[in-house]
Amino acid sequence: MNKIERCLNLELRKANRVLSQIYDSYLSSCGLKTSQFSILRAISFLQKTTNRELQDVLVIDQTTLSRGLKPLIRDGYITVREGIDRRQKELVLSEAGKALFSEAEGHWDEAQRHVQAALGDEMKQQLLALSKAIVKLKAC
Amino acid sequence: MNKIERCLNLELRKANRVLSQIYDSYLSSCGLKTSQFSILRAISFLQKTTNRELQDVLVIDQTTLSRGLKPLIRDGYITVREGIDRRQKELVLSEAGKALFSEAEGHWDEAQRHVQAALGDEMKQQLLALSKAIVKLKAC
DNA sequence: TTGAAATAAATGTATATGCATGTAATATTG
DNA sequence: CAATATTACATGCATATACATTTATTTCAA
Repeated sequence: MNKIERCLNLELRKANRVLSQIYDSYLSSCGLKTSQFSILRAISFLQKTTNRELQDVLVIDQTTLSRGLKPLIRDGYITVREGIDRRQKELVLSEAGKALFSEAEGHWDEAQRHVQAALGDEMKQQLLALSKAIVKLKAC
Repeated sequence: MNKIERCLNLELRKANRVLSQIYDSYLSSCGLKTSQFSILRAISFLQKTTNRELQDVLVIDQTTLSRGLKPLIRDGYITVREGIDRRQKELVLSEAGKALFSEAEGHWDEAQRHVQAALGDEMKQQLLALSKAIVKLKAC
């Protein structure tokens, strides 16, 4: 019965791959990946933001975010304006971006409810609490 | 108090990014990423395996794994042999691979213990159980 | 047996990820 | 005020991720 010790990181990565693929499958009909949806959702909520602010909200590296924004800007879903601080770039959803997000939100909601139903409420709460705890380990 | 509903996928992705960076920081001294370490560890445990078998163990897409193996093969840590079934390729650790894994295992263990201590035993068990439950949702 | 179906792995394409570094603009300090 | 430090964002590089497709091989069924 000498089972190998499970790597916490590998287990989480496996779960992450599976969960992302589930959400991706729900979002694929409107041509979005979950990462992109998360960006649109954050901007929609914040109304107006910057790369810098999104880094904190999405807990993502600046360079990763910078590249993740590119296809959304390229395809006209996010509009970039120069900020008061000219180092910054203000990000807002374009009309096309709002429309796309509106459409995608319904699919996201389906995915969210599917996963919630499958996991049950207790595990859902555990996922949220656990993720929060792990994020707090950042830069320790 | 009308907080936005948290996306389970985004929360897990954020946690995954943070946790992977922690493990990566421990492994960086021997030039490995956690994904690569996971591959070496799986092969070390299985002694001899194939791409196909690793897909199940690591819960990873065939094409992702195929590319993940490349640098490890290129750098001589994994040896590839033709299987009895000539569609398959047998994978084993080379001597250099065994040595590298042996070195990396110590760093992994430090990371694992660091995270365990930070999360506590209850959350550790929750992480394992929750990840298992999510992986079971695969292809639903 | 042979032709279709299934299986194992690789490749094309596109995004995701983050470290090291570069560039420009703002803030701080001597 | 000028030199320096800090901040915001982008880019070079390498790997991570997976869908669609291709190639080679094996299995299965007519």
